[in-house]
Amino acid sequence: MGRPSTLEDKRRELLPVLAGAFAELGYRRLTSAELSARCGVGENVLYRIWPDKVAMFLAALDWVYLSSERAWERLLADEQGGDGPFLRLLAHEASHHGEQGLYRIVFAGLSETDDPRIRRALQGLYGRFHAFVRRQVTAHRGAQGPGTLDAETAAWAIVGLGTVASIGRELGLFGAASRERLLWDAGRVLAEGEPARSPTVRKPRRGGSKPRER
Amino acid sequence: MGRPSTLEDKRRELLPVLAGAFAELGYRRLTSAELSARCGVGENVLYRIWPDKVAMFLAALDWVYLSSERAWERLLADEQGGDGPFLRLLAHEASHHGEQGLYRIVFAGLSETDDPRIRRALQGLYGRFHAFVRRQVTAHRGAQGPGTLDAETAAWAIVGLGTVASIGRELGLFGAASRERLLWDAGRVLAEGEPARSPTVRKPRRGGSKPRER
DNA sequence: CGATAGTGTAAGTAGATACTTCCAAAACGT
DNA sequence: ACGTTTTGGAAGTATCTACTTACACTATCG
Repeated sequence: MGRPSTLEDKRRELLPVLAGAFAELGYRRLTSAELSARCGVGENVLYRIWPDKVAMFLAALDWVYLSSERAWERLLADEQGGDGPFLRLLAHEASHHGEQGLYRIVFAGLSETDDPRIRRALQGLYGRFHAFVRRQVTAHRGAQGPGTLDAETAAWAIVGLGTVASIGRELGLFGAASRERLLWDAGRVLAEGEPARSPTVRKPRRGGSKPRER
Repeated sequence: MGRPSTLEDKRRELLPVLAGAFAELGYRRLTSAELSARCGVGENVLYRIWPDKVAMFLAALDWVYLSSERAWERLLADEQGGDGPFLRLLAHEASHHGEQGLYRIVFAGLSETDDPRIRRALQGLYGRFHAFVRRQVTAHRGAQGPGTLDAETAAWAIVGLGTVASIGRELGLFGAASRERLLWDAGRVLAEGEPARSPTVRKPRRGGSKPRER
């Protein structure tokens, strides 16, 4: 009896818009007016779907992380390129890092860590991300031999690479080539302890293992 | 003629308070009312010293970075500990990282990169920081032999270590011991390409080079 | 002293913004 | 057709906040 609700559909349809908006403007600068304009609906519609702005942010954060993770899982499942899943993943991130906007949303959240809900969400997200990277590092080592850093530490350091790559992208500190060297070369060193010297294990397109002092 | 101005003294006296306040609350959450309360002066006094809130933030950012850099320079100048300046610096950061609040202010700024003044300030800060780390890496290599990463890349990766260490501290993702391993072990690997195995080159207090899988 | 310039306090203002309310119209079931 | 529930739009509200103004008081110089 009565009109059937379509809020669930609308929520799913709006999530990518939220994620893009928060990634672009950050938490504070994205006003509810601006957000509703981007969504093409009235503000009250948003507030019917989510109780408040924090909930919208959390939904966007969750969505963008899960999207990224799904993309990585897909890459891992695709069995092509002889270098093993970890290096494939690293190579992919080296060329496509930041395109999902994940880090931009995370940075926005890091300024709001006084809100316990946002804080918990970020803790969960980093925990999951770290665990994911750690699993890849461990698996890679199983195939390539043990590394020199413990996997825990190596995984955090690799998360740090991604972070600084995003900051560099955001501020225009370095170009795509440097970002690629950063993720690929340093990622290898951290995971393996020393870069492999065998020519068979080499990143496709624009290898950057050559030291370039200036 | 007239009363002599003491604004310059007041500015110097207030800078650490500004820095602490911005580091603790971030840019948006630190209102001018709160800031003036912490400074123990009226809001108009602040606005007599700096033209607007952005200028206060930039002054704090600058101050905290210069403080950190001065602390590092002091450490480099102190010639004690036979491991060389770079490792001394790394060891120091491994145990005292984050105490200056530098990264907290930087994170606050990263959410405000739409403001061109803040953006430029952060670009300059990261450029300077990276150049500093790069110099240390290069000097260290001159003493210890070349590394496997180019110095540019290694320096960015080390900046990434500091960043993720701060995020971890902020969110409570890991404790002091893990943070120490992260900075010390991974820092060494990045700078040197592979960890030194000689027992003479070893971090004082709580060495963490032992792999610890779980 | 008296003129001048500086300081601290307290109240005020204009604009922004998260969130609400109201209401007419639309989409169902009976 | 009719009652019921949902939808979208627009206007409203209470609060917050960067920044200003007004003013009484104080220190310095001639």
